[in-house]
Amino acid sequence: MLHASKMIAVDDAKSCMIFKKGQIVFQEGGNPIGIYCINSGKIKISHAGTEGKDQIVRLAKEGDILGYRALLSNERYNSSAIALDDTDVCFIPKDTFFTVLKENPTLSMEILKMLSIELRKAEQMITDLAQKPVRERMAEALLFLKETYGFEADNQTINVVLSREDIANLVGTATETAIRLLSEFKHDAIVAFEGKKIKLINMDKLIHIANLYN
Amino acid sequence: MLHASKMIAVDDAKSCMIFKKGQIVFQEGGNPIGIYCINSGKIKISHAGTEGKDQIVRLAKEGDILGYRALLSNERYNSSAIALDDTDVCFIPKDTFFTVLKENPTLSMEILKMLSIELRKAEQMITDLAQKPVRERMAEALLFLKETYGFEADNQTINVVLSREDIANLVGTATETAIRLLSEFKHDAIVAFEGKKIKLINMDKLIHIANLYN
DNA sequence: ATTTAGATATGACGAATATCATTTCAAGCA
DNA sequence: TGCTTGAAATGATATTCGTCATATCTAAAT
Repeated sequence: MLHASKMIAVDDAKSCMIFKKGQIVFQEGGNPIGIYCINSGKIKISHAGTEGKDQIVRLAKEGDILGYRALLSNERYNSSAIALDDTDVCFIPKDTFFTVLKENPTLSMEILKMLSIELRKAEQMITDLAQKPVRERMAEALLFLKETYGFEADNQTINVVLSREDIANLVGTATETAIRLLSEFKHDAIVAFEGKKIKLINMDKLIHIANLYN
Repeated sequence: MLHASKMIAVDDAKSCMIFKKGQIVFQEGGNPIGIYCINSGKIKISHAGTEGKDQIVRLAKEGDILGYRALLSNERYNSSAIALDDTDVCFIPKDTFFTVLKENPTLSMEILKMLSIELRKAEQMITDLAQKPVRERMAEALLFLKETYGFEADNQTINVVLSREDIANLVGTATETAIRLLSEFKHDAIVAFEGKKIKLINMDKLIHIANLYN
């Protein structure tokens, strides 16, 4: 995606770094100093809500770019990015980013498109949160995790490790409710647990519960 | 805002039109053919959810631009735009928009910024919907309406007419619940109704209920 | 003035979901 | 091995909120 428009200036200025699982890439309220491209690994982007509870607003993977929203609007970070895995990112400083952006209409078109797509997804999430019951949203979230991170070799196990709390913060519900729903799905042979990972046993049923396409 | 970067090409190609209250500016699922700049009036942008219930994802006023998200991502409209008032918009065709966009880095920076700000707001809304009870969201929505459309000359009456259903679709709740909460606020002398309009009698209390700043 | 239709309002009720408390489990560490 | 700690699971309960039913109001049309 963005590789096509990478430029020499970027190659010179970029620097790579590793974030260990659990480490903070950037923090809500902080001043953005550049953008991050994920070479490998997984990152959750979450926004702090009431009483310390987080809401996961995005999940990023290899090839994704982070931190450009705050840079473009000239605001502080509105959300925090935390590594879900040991993650390899390359950092492009603010100045370099803006220089390349000005000289490269293709890049700016790509970012316009990325933002537009993210905005559509955000609006979909708003509608889901406002209208769908938790059960449907949980099913949708599991399918979303599969879309984002894919299956492992067995074609069933979702290739990401999230705590129950993370899953709850993605679905937008209490941790206990998330646990209960997952237990129910397990009981109904829709999912199975293998260590910290989740297997999707019956995708059709999950799609049906998610109540998509309406 | 965007006036600064208007160009001759735009002036040539643009055409103005009036939408009467209730008329559709563009419709979810349709193919975008250009963007709309609001000269005067008010427009709601809503996304259809489950069982015909809409979610208002944005409220636009004089000076705002609509319809560029779908254009930039090359998708169909994800939401519908409906005039809340008799509204005067000027239309800029797709080709003109893209031509100007390519030749004008300033414009593209402005749109990048607009999208970024909208995305931040969307993420805030996601967090609120996931975490705040309806009562807090209703208070927040009333303050938001005041921010967006301002007060009338009396410095109390919010300068927009919305049905109870619209308000419910903005807050993300059932119409009856919205009505009940508004009645409660009225009873507590926080708001008052004047015809179809809402007065904010006690902003401090409203801000307190909204539970902002946390 | 009367009728009508749609919006607003209110009540009764049940279902969905959060909260609080307690228990079980799993992983790392002494 | 047992200990410790945080995560996961489960139960009991309270609350919020949506749904359905019905009533009232308002404004337009006859």
